[in-house]
Amino acid sequence: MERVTIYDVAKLAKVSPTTVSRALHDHPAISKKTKQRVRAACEQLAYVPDIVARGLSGQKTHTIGVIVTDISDPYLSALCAVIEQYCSAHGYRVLLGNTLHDPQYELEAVGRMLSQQVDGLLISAHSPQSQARHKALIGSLPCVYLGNNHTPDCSYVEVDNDRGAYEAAQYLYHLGHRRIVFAGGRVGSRTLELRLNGYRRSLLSHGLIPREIVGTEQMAGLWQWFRRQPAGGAQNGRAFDAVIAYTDIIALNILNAAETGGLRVPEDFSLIGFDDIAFGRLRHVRLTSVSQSHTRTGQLAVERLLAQIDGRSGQTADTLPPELMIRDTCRRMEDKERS
Amino acid sequence: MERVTIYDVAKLAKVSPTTVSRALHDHPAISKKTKQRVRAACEQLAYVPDIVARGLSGQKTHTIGVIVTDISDPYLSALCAVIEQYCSAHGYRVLLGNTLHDPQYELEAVGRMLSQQVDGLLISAHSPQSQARHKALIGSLPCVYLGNNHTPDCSYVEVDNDRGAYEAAQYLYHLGHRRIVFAGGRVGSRTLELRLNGYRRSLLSHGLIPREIVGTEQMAGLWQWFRRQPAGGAQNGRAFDAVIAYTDIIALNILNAAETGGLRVPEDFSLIGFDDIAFGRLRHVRLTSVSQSHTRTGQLAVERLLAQIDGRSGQTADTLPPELMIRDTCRRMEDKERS
DNA sequence: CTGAAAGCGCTAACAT
DNA sequence: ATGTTAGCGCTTTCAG
Repeated sequence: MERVTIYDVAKLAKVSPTTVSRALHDHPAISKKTKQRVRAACEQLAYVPDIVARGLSGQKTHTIGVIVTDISDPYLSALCAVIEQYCSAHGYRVLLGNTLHDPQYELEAVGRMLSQQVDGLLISAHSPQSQARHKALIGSLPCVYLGNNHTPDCSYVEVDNDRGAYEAAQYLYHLGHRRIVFAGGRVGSRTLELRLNGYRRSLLSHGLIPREIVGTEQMAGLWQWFRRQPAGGAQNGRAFDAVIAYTDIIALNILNAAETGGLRVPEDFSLIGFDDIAFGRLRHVRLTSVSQSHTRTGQLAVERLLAQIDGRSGQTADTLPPELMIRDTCRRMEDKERS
Repeated sequence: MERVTIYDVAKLAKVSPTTVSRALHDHPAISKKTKQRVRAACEQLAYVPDIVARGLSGQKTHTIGVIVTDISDPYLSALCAVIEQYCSAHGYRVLLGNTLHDPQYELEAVGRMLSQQVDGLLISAHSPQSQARHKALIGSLPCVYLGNNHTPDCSYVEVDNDRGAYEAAQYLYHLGHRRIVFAGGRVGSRTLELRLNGYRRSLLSHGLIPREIVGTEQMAGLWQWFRRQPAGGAQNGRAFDAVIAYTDIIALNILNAAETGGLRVPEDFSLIGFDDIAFGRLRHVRLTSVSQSHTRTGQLAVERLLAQIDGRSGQTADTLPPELMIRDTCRRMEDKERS
């Protein structure tokens, strides 16, 4: 089965390749009849235009690159699904790149995308530092960053995570919690910084002392601590009565560890996560979570990117509001319980 | 910032473009010195080869297309992550296509991949029927199917789902269950057929009557039924004492619905899912599940595909064994409970 | 060991 | 309204 080219179609339709090309692109200066004839010829030969050649010749490959830290993360995979859907609705294909949270891979992924001549890039970066490293590479290629891990001077669609964390902490405060800890997150991530900021702001405004358990080592300590809990969940002297987890995944792990150690949620402590992943909604979990709507984020990011690609817009900065999804992992403290 | 081409490098290194191309490909007939010079020039100009042009000229785009029904499905996103990782380790990029379980989209996705000149395809098809529809389009392009939804005459990496379901049913039988129902699945899927087969084989071998709740309508009935359960979980007269769910997701939903309706698992009935997704391992759930190792499936599929692309092999057929991951959603029936 | 030239399939001036 | 021609950036014969 030989590759059928635009020349074959041209020959069959008795027109020039140019006409075929124009007919396929619905050029206004081509008569209805010719278009029909060309289309018929295409059908007959089962002609499929070669996007690669088209990309080399014209300037567009109709491909956009999506680089994320981990496609198997529920939030990111949901986001990718939305992105893919919108892109393909607009005639764009999606090239996927996973960085596994490695800045070096991220740099390489950007390079590969560029050499693939993508028309634009959607990147959920590891950190502002890693973003700064590939910024020059990307140059003026349309690019929209997903999330908070970017330097100020670029296009992005992010969620106000400072506010998200602030509202989570406020919510816990108003429920009567006074020993609220923040757990999880990778140092260097601006998402983490923002969440910590919001958390601190809330606590300090009430005269409370922020307590942060961040980074793998400290988290390891936390898991150990949970394991040492006596079954039955001792009420006394625990260092916290509420936890804000960096992500739902971490929240779920905390839930897991806590209950393994004999602690119950929300009886022994309240718990809030981030991302509002699908599994948090299950009745076993009913995890209260700060949502960063992947639907709106994905849709808006694609919209902004395509606008840039089409030259319809320049740099854009969108900060979406977070939404606290209240479920069952937080409870109101009795007055007498307060310390 | 102008696009730097192989000619620019050639000029700087004072050699011909041909030599640059050869040096970059580590052609044996190029002297060490020239290679060094060329590499230096590349560095200096920050030259990035244009894969698109390379694809047009040579025959390879170093891109493989991955088409799945739903990237946000935990099993598939985990599988994609593995695939992406292996591909990029071998210098291949991954083009992603989501079909949202629509055979028409699937057909279009295949067409788009072809026009993108992918070197090979990895497809998790909707059904053998949909696969048959795009078979001709793909022609002799290297392609490996993921899962069971393919016709016999093609390359694939699948899991023995007949055996998986059989073993699940056997396990329940040996635990003392006699009213085992199978729930969930889309009619037309061969994965479903295989699972049903295994399930039936086990039940019939024990003289039990298979009971299958399949398709959206019947499932809707099931959800309603759960909703009507009196809280407290009536023990008497329930039509089943164990459920094999088509996927973990469905199992989780069943768990959800059941407990909402006042039934407990495994006290009121045992439950087994398929796919062994990460969330099933959480302590709240501890879902017993038939695993189709995404790691091995993904790795093997990429291996087989690359072998085909490199002409190292022809059609391959791999059927991996399933593995029953025993957790906490099944219990042994007391003798007196048996009906 | 290295270079010149032809083309991969398509599009976009520039004709007509 | 349609055709001619010249590339896009790279690889690959075929000649040195």
